[in-house]
Amino acid sequence: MKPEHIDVTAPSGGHLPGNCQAVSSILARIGDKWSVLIIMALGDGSRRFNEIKRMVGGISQRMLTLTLRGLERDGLVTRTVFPTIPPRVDYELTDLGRSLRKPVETLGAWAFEHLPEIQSAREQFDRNATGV
Amino acid sequence: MKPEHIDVTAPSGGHLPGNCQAVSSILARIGDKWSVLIIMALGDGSRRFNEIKRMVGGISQRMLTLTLRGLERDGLVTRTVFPTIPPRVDYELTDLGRSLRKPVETLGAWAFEHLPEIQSAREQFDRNATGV
DNA sequence: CCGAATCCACCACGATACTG
DNA sequence: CAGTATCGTGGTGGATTCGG
Repeated sequence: MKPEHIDVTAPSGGHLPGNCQAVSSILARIGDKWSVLIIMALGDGSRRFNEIKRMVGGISQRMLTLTLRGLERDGLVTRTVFPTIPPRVDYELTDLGRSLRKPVETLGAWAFEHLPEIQSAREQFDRNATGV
Repeated sequence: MKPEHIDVTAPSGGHLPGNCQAVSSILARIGDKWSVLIIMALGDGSRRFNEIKRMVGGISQRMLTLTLRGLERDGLVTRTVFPTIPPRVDYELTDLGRSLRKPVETLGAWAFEHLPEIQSAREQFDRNATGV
């Protein structure tokens, strides 16, 4: 590793070798297909499984289960089972999960703000490409 | 509370149906394996192809090419070819690309800050899982 | 109602070899 | 040096079925 590694954290901060990788693994969770949607769906309180499913829309049962498991594993949501019949399971953001909402919203706001620029950039790029 | 669609943008903003999807497509780019690393590598000025390759480290030639293409398509980086021999290609962040650095760093800082919490949460979760 | 399990299609990605 | 082309593979995610 001769060239300096890259620091995803603030420019002023120091850098340790393993961090980049670890931070990447977290960014991978943020960037995956459903995590952010689910986190936003849980924004204002606890929700039941199928409730989340309806809110997110288009997610399969399997992926909802898997993604929720992942979020639970990372300590971002809690899973509460009510042993009733029919069963009922509530999901809720932890403090850690709630603390993630702000940076995610920041990024979401950026995406939303620059949506037109990006879309027109894509169109223009694709126009040039189709000409080939 | 009747679940509707989810708004990834700031809570105050209005919501249009297609935006969630469009914003997701942008988040997908942010969250993919290499984009963020490359953006940070281009942080302070223009870089050549192999220069980026060395900085990122572990990326294949193929993925670097593809990711750079994607970033270029989205209007985040510019690609400048010098028709010399041997050829030389410089990549540089656009204004749009540079404007993305701040929110990304915010998220990176969050990830870095909560790294220990998340890692210990993962360990604890995995301990319970292995015990089954 | 919640979720686990199975099957399967797709494509993301790496490795390698070749070109201008 | 900066790509492109091709192949192989593991993982991701949808559809479906079963179970408690």
